[in-house]
Amino acid sequence: MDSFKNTADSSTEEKIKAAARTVFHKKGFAASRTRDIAEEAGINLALLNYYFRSKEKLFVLVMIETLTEFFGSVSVIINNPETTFEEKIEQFAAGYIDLIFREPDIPLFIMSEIRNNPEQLLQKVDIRNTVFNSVFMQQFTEAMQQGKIKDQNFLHFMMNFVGLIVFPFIGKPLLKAISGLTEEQFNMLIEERKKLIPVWIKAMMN
Amino acid sequence: MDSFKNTADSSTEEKIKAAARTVFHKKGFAASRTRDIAEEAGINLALLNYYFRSKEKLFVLVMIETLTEFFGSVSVIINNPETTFEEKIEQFAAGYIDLIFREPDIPLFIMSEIRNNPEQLLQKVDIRNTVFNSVFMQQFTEAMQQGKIKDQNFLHFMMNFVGLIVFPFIGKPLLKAISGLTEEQFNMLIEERKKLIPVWIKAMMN
DNA sequence: GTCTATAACGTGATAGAC
DNA sequence: GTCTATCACGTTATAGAC
Repeated sequence: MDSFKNTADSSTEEKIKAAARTVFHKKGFAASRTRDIAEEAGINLALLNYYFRSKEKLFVLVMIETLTEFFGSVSVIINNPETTFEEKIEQFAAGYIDLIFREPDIPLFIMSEIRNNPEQLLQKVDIRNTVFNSVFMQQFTEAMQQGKIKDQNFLHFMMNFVGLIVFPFIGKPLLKAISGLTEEQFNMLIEERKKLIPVWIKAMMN
Repeated sequence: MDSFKNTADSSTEEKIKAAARTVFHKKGFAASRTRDIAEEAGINLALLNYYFRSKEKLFVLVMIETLTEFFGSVSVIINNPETTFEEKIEQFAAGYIDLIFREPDIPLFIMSEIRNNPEQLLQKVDIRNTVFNSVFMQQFTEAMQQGKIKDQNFLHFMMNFVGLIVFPFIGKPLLKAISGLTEEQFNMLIEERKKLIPVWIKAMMN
């Protein structure tokens, strides 16, 4: 059993996968070249195919990991039975903004690639039950029945909520061009939104 | 002066440009092939290069037209001196949703391509002055000074407003996968938002 | 496992006949 | 102006030495 020689993290395989993440996230599948990924990983092009067989197989792997990470981290917050509806709103907003801060290319990446290949990519990760049947949705329904928030469609609510969080990252290049904001100013603006979004969302619900 | 033989609309040149719009909007620059565009236009590949010299030149042309159309139509609403701030909010929401309804691929297309090439693409269309120095922004500032709305950052306001309008179209593939919505149900939801977004936005401002 | 060299293929672009 | 045929090139993928 000499199976610990190339286990996980710093192995060549992981180096390539990490490089692929970076490149795919930034440029999308079609515009990414395997040469770029190999270079980013500091290895030879042939090695990439040795480990992953093809560009597409590598891409699907990255996509699954990205989706799992992205929706998995929500799932924890959204299905915590210990926190109230309002606490979830605050944790969701702050947690998600932090997550996207670390990898700001993810939202646009996911949206673009899913558009090109909806069924094939989404059936690999069960997103549906992460959101529906969540504790969060139950608490939303309860709050409505108890008259704590006004009658409204959960889908509208989620679109608004996620949109407020994610849209600035998707529109960032445009926003910077229009406003002349520096990177730091943009980051400060986003940081402010952690506190502001819960306030706005509550205002919209009443 | 026999200059009216191939003027504008139904000429071959226009057919190619229209096809290029469709294909580029749907797949982006990198994933679009000139062969696809030629086929969509019902002409031969060689003709595309005869009229437009290269894929990139054709793309830039399409991009400029798209940006001009997209931001030009806002400009009219946003700079109308005859309407109030509240009227502009309603017209902006309804008008923009109608526009995107007709060409739902545009938002994601613009965001993706601008990310890949911010400076080069944006300097061709002066978006900045469309939004800043607009009558809309002046009215926003006035309303704030008069205490009609609470103190807040215009950029936050615009991100929220545009996000509420545009995000559902960007997130559409994901939303449909998560919710199981049909195309018609999705359209109905969006139609509702024409009325709802102004209500929400006003609630957020107070 | 890792490399160099090269094959196989797809795509943008052009030559030249009509 | 429009087509067919073909070139030229970049990119993915593999063969084979080490």
